[in-house]
Parts: sequence; structure tokens; C-alpha cells
Amino acid sequence: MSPQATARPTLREQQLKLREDVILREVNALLAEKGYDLMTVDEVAARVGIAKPSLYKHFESKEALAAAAMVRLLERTRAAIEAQPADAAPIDRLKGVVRWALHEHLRGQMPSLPSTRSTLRDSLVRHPGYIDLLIDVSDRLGAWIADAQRKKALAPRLPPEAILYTLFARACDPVSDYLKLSGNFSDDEIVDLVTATCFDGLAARRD
Amino acid sequence: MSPQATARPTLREQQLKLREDVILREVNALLAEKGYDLMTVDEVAARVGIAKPSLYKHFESKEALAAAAMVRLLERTRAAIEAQPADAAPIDRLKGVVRWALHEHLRGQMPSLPSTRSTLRDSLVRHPGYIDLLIDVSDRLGAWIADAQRKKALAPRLPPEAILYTLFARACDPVSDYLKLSGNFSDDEIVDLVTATCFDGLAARRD
DNA sequence: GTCTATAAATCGATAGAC
DNA sequence: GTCTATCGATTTATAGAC
Repeated sequence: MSPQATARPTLREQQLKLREDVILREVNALLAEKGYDLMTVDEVAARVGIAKPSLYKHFESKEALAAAAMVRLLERTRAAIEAQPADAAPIDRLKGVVRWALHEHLRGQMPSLPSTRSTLRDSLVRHPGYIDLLIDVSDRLGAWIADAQRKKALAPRLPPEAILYTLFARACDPVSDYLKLSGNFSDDEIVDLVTATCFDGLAARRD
Repeated sequence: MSPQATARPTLREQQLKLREDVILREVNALLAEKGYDLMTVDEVAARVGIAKPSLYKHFESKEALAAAAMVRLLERTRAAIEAQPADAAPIDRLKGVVRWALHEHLRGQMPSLPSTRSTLRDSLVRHPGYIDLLIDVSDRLGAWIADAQRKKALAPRLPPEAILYTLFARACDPVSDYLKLSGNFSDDEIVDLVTATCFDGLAARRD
């Protein structure tokens, strides 16, 4: 053990942070698997390998647990946005983010959008960090959308917010689940299919 | 009161059927509003205006209640399919069904798709009438899809089942909820927007 | 900080009187 | 068939020992 181990509280804090990250990863997977309402705190504790009261030492409630997991998801989303090549056309950067989200979804790591009538939604809007991050992510995507519409790569007539909502919704589109369940497609094919129908539509194109 | 009133048991059966229809309408609305897991049997009874045990005289469990409501929804879907003009192009008939579903959604009458990991899904596949109706509806839509692809109105490269799943998914697309929540669009505009992005995609079209 | 044990509330389902 | 009252199971959350 290093001499700083007892002197600095930082190491312990790092361990704490590490454990909380394990917790949030499991919460994220459970949110994707069964949603907020069906996820039980007992199950989270069991998967992490600790007792339930220990979990409540880290997070004060089930809602706080889910909110923290959603914040983490938004942070990873922002990272995916920043990872897009700066020299690519804005529409291709948008496609890249959608493809990243679809891959996460197929890996069972993408919780559904907080439904407009969900229990979770109310507590999320009260969570300070969540709204800020959501606005940040929306602003970055919104800038690309406006840019792509100016370049006439995205349909100029569509309201930008309709495009933004559609991109968010495709990230947890049940279509990918059903395609996966059919067993006729690989994950890459499913990502290609959903991305294509999202941007190009179901109707045939002449261009 | 007609003379047959006491002689025939049919009248009482009609009243029974009528009450069950009221129940299923409320269940349908509640399924659309909060989903199967958050819907409580107490709430259904309260909305119908009867006590919970009375509800259990009509339906033996919460699952049976939801399954009956989903069957009723599929029957109305089949009716909407049959209501499409026979002389219209197949792609326009498909659009007509999607538009009907979106209007139902905006009226709060369209439950979400039974998620691949839902509690409800397992009991639905065991319900005899449900699967038959689902196959019937899928077959009718599938015939139109094949027809539209032959005529090159729908993208010929897309797997027909991907198109079918996409149409089902758009009926309960959360995008419509968020557009409605924004308050910037009328119901008709939302239906137009979602239908357009579904068939034409987000990317600009030259045709 | 982690555990065992339990409180408090909710929900699906039923017993039994009318 | 409809009601009041209640059971049994599940789940969130906490008390208290270590």
C-alpha cells in the first residue's frame, strides 16, 4: 500500500466513484431491459453484488438512481457527438450519432425515452444536471440540423424540433427489437435498415 | 319495454356486452395513458364506476383484461384497413392506416406496442384470438406492402417485414407525444409530419 | 459501509354478505 | 351480480447490529 493511501482521501473517493460507476452501468442495463417501473432496487443490488441498504448509501432513492443513470447516458451521448469527424457533412454526423445509439440499443444499453406519461419523467425534470445536459445535447444536434437544412441535405420544410425528436426516438425504436427477434438480420444490418428508413423513408427514391 | 324483454335472455346478454365494452374502452384508454404495468385494476374499476370484484366477474385477471382490450384494438385496426378505398394505390392505403392510427394515438386511444420485454407480451402470445387477429392484420398490410414494392412506390430493397414493423411502430411513436407537448402543432399537423417523415424520410428529396 | 430484519405502502385477487 | 373488507405477495425504504 502506498504511503499516501491513508493520508489522502482521494483514493477512497476513487474506489467509491468506481463502485458507483458499476452501479450505474447495471441500472442502465436494467432500464434498457425492463424499464423504470419494472426495475426493482433488489435486482440492482443483486446484480452489483451488494445489499440493498448499501445501495441507499450511494443513492437516496430509486428515482435518484435512475436519474443518475440517465445523466450518465446523456454524457456518453455527448461524447458520441463529439466523436463525430469535424470534416464530415452535418447530415453524416447526425447519421453517425443515430448509428451509435442504435448499436447501444442492440447491446441492451439504451433505455427508452422517458415517456410523456412516465413516473420517471417528473423526477428527471426536477433533477438539475439532467435538464442542462439534455439542452446541451439538443443544442449541438440542433446546430447540425439547421446546418444540414441550409445545405438542403435535410428536408428544409420539416420543423427542426420534429427532426430532433425523431432522432431521439429512433435511438430506442422498437423496430430494432422486432427485427432482432425475427433472427433474420445481423446487428449491423439492423442498424443499416433503421438508419436508412429514418433518413430516406419507406417510399422509393428516384435520387 | 318490449314483450320479449323477460322471455329472452338476449337482452341481459346485450347489457352485459355493453358493459364489457365500456370496460374495454376504459382499459384501452388507460393502456394508452400509462401502459400495462402502471395501470391498476382499482383504477379501471373506478373509471367504469363499479367495484373491483365486479370487474373480476367479467375478466378473470388483469392480463385477461388487457388481452381483451388489445383484441378489441386489433379489430378496430382491421376495420380501419377495410375502410381504405379499394381504388387507391396500395401506398396510399398504407398511409391511410398510419394516419388513422396516429389520430387514435393523439386521442389517447392507442396503447404502445407490447415491448419485446414486456410482462404483457407473454400472456398475449398465449391468448388464442390475439395472435390470429395479429396475423390477419399483418397479412393484409403485408399484401399491400408487396404490391407497393412491385409498383416501386415503396423502396424495393427494404425487407417487407422491416416495413411492416415500422408501420406498427409509427402508430405509437413517441414523436407525436413530444410534438403535442410542445404545443406548436395541431393534431392534423402532427399526423402530417409523422406520416411524411415515415414515408419520405428526414433527408431532402429531389423527386 | 455492509449486512439482517422489518416497517409501510401498494396491488392483484378473493371471501362472504346482500 | 354487486358491494365491503381483507388476504397474500411484492416493493420501496429504513433501523440497528457489526
